[in-house]
Amino acid sequence: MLKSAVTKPSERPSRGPKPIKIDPSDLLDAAQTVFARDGLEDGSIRAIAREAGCDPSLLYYHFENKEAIFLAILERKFGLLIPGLEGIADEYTSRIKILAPTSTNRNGRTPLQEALWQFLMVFRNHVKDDLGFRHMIRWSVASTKKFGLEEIMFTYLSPAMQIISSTLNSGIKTGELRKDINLAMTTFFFVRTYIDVLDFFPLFTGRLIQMQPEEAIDLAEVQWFKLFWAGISNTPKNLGEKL
Amino acid sequence: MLKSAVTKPSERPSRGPKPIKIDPSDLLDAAQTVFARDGLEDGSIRAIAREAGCDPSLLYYHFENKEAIFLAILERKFGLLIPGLEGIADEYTSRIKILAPTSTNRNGRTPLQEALWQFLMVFRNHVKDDLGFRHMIRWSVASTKKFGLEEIMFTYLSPAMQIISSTLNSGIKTGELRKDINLAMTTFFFVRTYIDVLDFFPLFTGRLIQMQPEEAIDLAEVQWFKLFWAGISNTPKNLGEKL
DNA sequence: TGCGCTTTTCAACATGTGTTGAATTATGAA
DNA sequence: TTCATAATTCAACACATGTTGAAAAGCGCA
Repeated sequence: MLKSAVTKPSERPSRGPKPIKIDPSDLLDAAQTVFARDGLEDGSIRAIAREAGCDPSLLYYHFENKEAIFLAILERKFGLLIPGLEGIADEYTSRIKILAPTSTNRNGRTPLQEALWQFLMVFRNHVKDDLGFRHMIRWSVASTKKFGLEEIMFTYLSPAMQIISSTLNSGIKTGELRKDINLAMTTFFFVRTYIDVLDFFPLFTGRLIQMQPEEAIDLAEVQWFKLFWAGISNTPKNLGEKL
Repeated sequence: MLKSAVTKPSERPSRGPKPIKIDPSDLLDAAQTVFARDGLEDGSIRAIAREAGCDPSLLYYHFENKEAIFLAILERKFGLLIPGLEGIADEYTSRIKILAPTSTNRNGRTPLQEALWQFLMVFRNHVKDDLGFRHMIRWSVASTKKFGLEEIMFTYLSPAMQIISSTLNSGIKTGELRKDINLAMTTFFFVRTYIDVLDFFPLFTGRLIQMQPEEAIDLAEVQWFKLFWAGISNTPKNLGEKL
């Protein structure tokens, strides 16, 4: 049997690399797009390859397996988070050296309020338009196949929470915040609740919440920050001890 | 070719129903167990059948397809939620007719505080030990295949949120709560944040949060309620208008 | 006992998946 | 030009999945 007995001479079946070399980060882009759209387990290697315009096998040339691709995306994304938070924390530290804790800026916020708000904005910019990234996290938490998530979480989220947490702590020292809040938990509430809004509100808007998703999320942002601030700040009125 | 030329006469290949009739709700139990363990998409029909001790086809006799099984579980679970919440709301209503809003019970809570705490406890009992149920929701939210979740959410969660929401509203009327909170959103924050704790804390405990999961969750429950209450109650100290 | 209906199982189909080994082409240095 | 090596593709494997049509077994009633 002749292998070359082709019936369609017009095709030029090309095997081997395309003229333009594909950068591994392009593959990650494609993977992120696909995972965003189809989820972590439905997002197939073949779909990623289609998105990147290459053969599935190429992904195995650049990455060990599917899990490695997922982790590479997480690392790339989380890596951008820390510097943003650090900048805000540094600015806060230098501010309270020269300003009274009760002084307000042109938005009417104290240095601490401003820092917390900025923290929220960092998360906002980080995850708001990246439904895919949030879905990846959510999938990973729900899935029994954790895809190495816990390690990544610890590596990247630990310093992130540390930064926010120590900012809260200096707020306690200046007397702005209540002494009885648990730093780690409060940090968790702060960030998670906001992120949760982004995914759940679209399920509710128009019906349970009679607004458009966009305006609902914008309003939720403010509502949440107000509630959170009122919740942690050192108000004279206090709850019963026996709560 | 003889079909009956079996080599193992000791087996008695039985086709047809087993002596004991299988109740469809047993199948739902099995499905819930499997979905809990393996997730919504990895939890296969075959695995459910194995768990129930029957053939996969039997599931198609009692349910239209996999999605129908998922929805049936949700309905069964959500159906138990509303009565619990209603009972609390009714008790609150009758209490404030005879008691001052500021009166406290033996736990040091006002009627409104008590009602909100009870709401949280209903959710606690509802979802705390049902990792599987929470995972099902989380999967469903993250998945592109929503499995009819939005309809179910609206049908069952809408009245649930309505109950909590109107309790908050009467708190506003008595002057206990701030007038500027958005009822739907505040309700959402209240419930979701707590549920989120249950799933995320186990990822963090022992490392980011240096506690055992159980005690961390117990503490988070109290911390969250305190923060939430302080956040919504009508304290004299107020945030800047421009926030 | 015999019959009809309900419940359960069997066997298979079509499809999609992650992954791999070998074949192929491009690239860049000698 | 030659040739080793890097980058890419092809074809296939082994397996799991949701679903279905038909066959089998049990059950209740005459």
